[in-house]
Amino acid sequence: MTTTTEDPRQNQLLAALPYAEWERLQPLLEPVDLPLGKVLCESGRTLSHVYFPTTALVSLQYVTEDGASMEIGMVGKEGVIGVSMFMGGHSTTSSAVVQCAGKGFRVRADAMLVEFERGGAAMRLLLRYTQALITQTSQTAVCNRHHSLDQQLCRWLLRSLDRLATGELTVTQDLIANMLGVRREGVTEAAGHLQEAGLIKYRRGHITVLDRARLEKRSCECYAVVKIEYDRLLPMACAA
Amino acid sequence: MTTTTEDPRQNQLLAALPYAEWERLQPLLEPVDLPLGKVLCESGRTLSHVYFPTTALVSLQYVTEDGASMEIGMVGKEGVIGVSMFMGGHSTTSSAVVQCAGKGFRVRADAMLVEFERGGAAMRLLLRYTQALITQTSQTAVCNRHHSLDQQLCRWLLRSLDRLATGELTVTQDLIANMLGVRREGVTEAAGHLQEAGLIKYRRGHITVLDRARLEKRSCECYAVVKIEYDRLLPMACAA
DNA sequence: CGCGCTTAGTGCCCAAGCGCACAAACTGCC
DNA sequence: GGCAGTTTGTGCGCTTGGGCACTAAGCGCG
Repeated sequence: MTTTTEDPRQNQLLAALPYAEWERLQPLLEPVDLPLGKVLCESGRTLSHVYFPTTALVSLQYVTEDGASMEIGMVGKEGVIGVSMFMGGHSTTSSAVVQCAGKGFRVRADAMLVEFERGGAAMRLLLRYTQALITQTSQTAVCNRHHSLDQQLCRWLLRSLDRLATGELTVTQDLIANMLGVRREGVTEAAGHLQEAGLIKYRRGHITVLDRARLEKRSCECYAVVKIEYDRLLPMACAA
Repeated sequence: MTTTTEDPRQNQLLAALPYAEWERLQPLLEPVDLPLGKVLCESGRTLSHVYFPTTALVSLQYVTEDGASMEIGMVGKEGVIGVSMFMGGHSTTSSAVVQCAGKGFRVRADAMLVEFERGGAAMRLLLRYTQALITQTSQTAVCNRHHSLDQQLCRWLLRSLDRLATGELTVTQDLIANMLGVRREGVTEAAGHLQEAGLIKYRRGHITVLDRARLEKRSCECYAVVKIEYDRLLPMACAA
């Protein structure tokens, strides 16, 4: 009864585990539904599980005291939510929120920690993934400062696309605005530019990318820099 | 002959090591001078050593294709340069550059890796430190988007102060501008405000903080958020 | 002790984005 | 098929910070 969407190996980290690690981990995997808006981990709260998305897209976001928000990382089928578990903090200042509904698997935090602390291939893989996440966050800081909203929207679309199976995103412009930490109207305008240029097409809550190549060209360097680093650190993820 | 400034234990990570780990590491420590502008690790290059600053302040910075720059992390006596060693990437997209001259110690990367892979207290400490660094970077991304230059300057001054022994910084406004990724003129203006308000005093390449409490009040939440997280993850660093 | 380089101060115009206040379109649901 | 709620489109005026072109101080070294 294992349909395609329910294969844990759709998650590239799980898929990259050597046989022994996979054997140990597999029985601990619990399939989960990840509906839009579901909060996997709240800011400052200790993780109960780590999550391996397969078809869902999860956003790591920070909300300021005055309610403004900002995405500082994005996790899809290439990664895992809950690196703070391994890093020893057990919580972070940011929250993990499902941004495109889908599926995934989870593992109890304590069980996962046991596997991590064996110090084998799983540990090394998870640490390399963590470094990739760091790169993503750093580049976001740079991008926020130096690049235009148009460029940032291109980058955001490309990143989302890389982390999903489909070529269509189910998100509102308002949601994107929250992720980028800008006004909704700004996203409307930027998306308008891209649609006029024939790079994307959108309607109420759905965005379809029509011309990926030109989207990349129009994006700032940040997209490529991070992509290259992901591919270097997690070579198996290339075969997306 | 061990003067105060040459005690490796001035570095709080080294100081926090349990006896056994310290015993093993101590003979590997090599004192180094860290003059202004020295590049400890260039973007994309494999680390040869990891560095533990004692009196120096090192900046992790990214330079864009068109030459703009941006600090994505700051390391002083509380930390170490070279976490990508432990994370398995061995290099990062950012560079490490000395920003306030001082001293420190270094350890050959391969030797340090051996200690890390023992999987003991040193590993756990370094991973917790890495999480603290991630928090710093994330918050920088948020801050870049949402807070004013004045606030960011306050935050930057406070962060620097925390990582140095002295209450005076030896930096030019131009340098600060590079770190914050803004125009030098903007820093001149912001610093002018702070000086008028009596919070700081500066002259050609030197900034003295006069009223730390009010500086904190004038800074955005980002400073406190990160500080609290550092203290949580690295409790020994409290006694700065 | 003064020349020259570095560092800081100022002014002016410009563009990107924000805040706000609506209007218009779409979707779902009764 | 029409009503309500959500989503997107638009048009202001305003603020922050960027680009640029200079001037004015400090400091350091010969």
